[in-house]
Amino acid sequence: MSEILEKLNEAQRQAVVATEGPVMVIAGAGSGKTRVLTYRVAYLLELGVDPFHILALTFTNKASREMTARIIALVGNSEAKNVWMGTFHSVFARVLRIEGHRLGYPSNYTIYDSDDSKRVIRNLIKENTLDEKLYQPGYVAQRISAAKTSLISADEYESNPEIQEYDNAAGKPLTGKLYMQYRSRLMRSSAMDFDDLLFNMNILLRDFPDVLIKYQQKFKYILVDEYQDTNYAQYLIVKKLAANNENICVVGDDAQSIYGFRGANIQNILNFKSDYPDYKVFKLEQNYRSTKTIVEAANNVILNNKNQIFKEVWTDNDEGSKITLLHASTDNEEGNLVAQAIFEHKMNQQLPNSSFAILYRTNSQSRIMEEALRKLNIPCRIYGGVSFYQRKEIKDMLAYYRLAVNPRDEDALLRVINFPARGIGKTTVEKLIVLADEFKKSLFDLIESPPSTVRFPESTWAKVTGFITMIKSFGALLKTKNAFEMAKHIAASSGLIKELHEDKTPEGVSRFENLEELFNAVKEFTETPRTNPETGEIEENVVRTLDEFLQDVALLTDADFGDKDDTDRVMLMTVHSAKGLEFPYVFVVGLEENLFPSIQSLNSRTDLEEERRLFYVALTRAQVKLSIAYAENRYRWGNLTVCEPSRFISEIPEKLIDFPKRSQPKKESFMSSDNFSNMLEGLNLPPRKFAAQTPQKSSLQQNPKLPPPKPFLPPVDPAISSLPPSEIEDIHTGMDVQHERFGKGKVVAIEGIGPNKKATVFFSGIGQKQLLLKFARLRIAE
DNA sequence: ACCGTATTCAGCGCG
DNA sequence: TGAATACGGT
Repeated sequence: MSEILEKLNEAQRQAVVATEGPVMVIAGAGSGKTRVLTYRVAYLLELGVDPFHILALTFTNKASREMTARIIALVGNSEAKNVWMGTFHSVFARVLRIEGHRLGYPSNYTIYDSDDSKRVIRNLIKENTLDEKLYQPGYVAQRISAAKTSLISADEYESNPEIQEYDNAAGKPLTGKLYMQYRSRLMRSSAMDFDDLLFNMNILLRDFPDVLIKYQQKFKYILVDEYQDTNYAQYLIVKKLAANNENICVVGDDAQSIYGFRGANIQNILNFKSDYPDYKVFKLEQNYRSTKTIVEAANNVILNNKNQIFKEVWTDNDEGSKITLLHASTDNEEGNLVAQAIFEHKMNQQLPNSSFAILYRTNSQSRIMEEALRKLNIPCRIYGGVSFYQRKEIKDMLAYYRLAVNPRDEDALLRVINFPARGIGKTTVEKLIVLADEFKKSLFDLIESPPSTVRFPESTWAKVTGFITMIKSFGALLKTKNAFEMAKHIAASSGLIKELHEDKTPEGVSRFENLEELFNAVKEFTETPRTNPETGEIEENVVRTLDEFLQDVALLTDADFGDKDDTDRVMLMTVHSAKGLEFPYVFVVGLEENLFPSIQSLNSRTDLEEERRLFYVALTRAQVKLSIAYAENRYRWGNLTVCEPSRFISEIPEKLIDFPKRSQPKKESFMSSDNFSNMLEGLNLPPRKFAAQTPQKSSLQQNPKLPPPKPFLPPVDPAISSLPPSEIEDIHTGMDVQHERFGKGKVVAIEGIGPNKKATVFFSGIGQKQLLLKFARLRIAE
């Protein structure tokens, strides 16, 4: 019927055309999951289904954008744009803007991110004069979040004896009280946190039958991506929305469920058949991503898990090369081995940096990898870390925006009432908070219309009301100016720009630049046409205002922002953030017991299985070549700890692994490492710098002409370079040189010194190449 | 109000 | 180890 279907394999096609009734698609890694989802939407549209009746839910903005783009490519812009496609949070935030009044929220309610929530909780803990060491904001936040995710309200939490007992046993009997206070504080601020978006959506569907019916009729076809990652609140929303039509299609891979720790429930996918007895299941088992070696390794690893849906992932791709195991004596050496391996692959095969990814279990491992790459002048980009929107200067600026839109937002008010400093001190703020509690008013309402008993010193009161007046003036301009004009106005009137501009320290300059970035984002938003929240339709020529910007921004993360840096870099990220991505060359590092698997996972089978799925995710990111690495010694929390190789390594069949050759006595392996480990071993060996100057040859070498891999050779191995260090010094601009692969060339330029000495060489017929001399094996031509 | 020092934390983190 | 925040002194 349709040309759409021609580009699918049999299993994919079946999953796409089964449009009616409950469908579960079990999609192995690299099996074309997104393809099925996008083609299914396109197919529905082709069948004549109204795009407004299709709801497609994803977990990340990125996934949602990607799907939108692909559907547009298939069916064109006008149809695709009208599909309700987005993350759980963004879609239900939209619904709550429309329906939230039933629960007492205005349509301009503010969304608190997890930092905002924690700030509120921290303040509450202080106000209650509780011991901050016992009641850690993070802990309390997590308890509240877990409760909301399980749809337990503050009242239910407080009155539930089992929960009370649990908190008593934990020595934190007042957690429930904090939950109650937190709830009223947010309510008073007209704010919802991320969990509230899902919680309140559930309440709407539970308590307001007309709302339930309205959205059941609206969303006739529902698709859910990454179903294995849904938590209870998300699961229940989907179930309720789908209850009438049961045209629900969930796609996922139980083997890639790695978010149990934040409430994702793998049982949701395992229980699909009991929820929808007449369901159809389709398994996508052909992997299009990786070599046979990689697929086989991953299959064998995941086989060790008990709790899973049976499937057999296979591939038609080549056998590929074996998995390289890099064995280092220390974490620093691990970094060096990986960096060298990347360097050699790059040089031998002229690959871009972006074909490499280094994946680790914890963010703290990124620094060593970054340093090792820097030593070899390999540019890299670290994902994660402090997100753009979490930076203080951005949060401060956004707090002014938030106040303009919703002056009752107390978190925002407390953040900037005295920043830049305007003489409103701690004492004043504390008094105001006490009064706000007493009169059950938001801080803003209290200051705007104070009860007659409230008395403040004249000058103090002038400052406070001055601030409030400024906020009100922002609010008054909101609907007349566009977002960008408004942003500029607020930045100037609040004094924030001046404050930062005067700070000439490097940090200050960087903060200022971040604000410029924010303005760019606002400008871009201002120039993007509006989507009607009720219908999803695109409305041209409508002024975009700052309150709309804020609604968008609350649900964005840095992953949605700094993507402008598309320069060619090696990617460094945690395994978690690598999910859904693929790279030709992947290095999974830190494969040690207590690190990967993490020490916290060793107590329960469930946690260990999740950890194994995480390893499975790591392995299946690789397309061409996989390398895994571990170190014998590693700094953790400031001390050197001795590590054992991860059990996961032994779960990969030996025949798939290229083991490090141990032709040298073991102590030789310390020769290249950093000085600390040398001291440990009581060896008097060259200092740290030396490792960088004379890198070892890693076992990743692919050139068949070279001798077999010898990862632990002493530093000056003739196989590394035909050029001893002194000879490197002899290479100068203008010289004719000979390269093993590129032939004769002329040195155009020299830069860097010592180990990082680089030559730009022009090879006739090939062009200009940058070569790091210690690797390039250049000979001076006659 | 502000700065420098002390202390604390370190598992992964979508929205 | 290192960064981010809290505190205490001026």
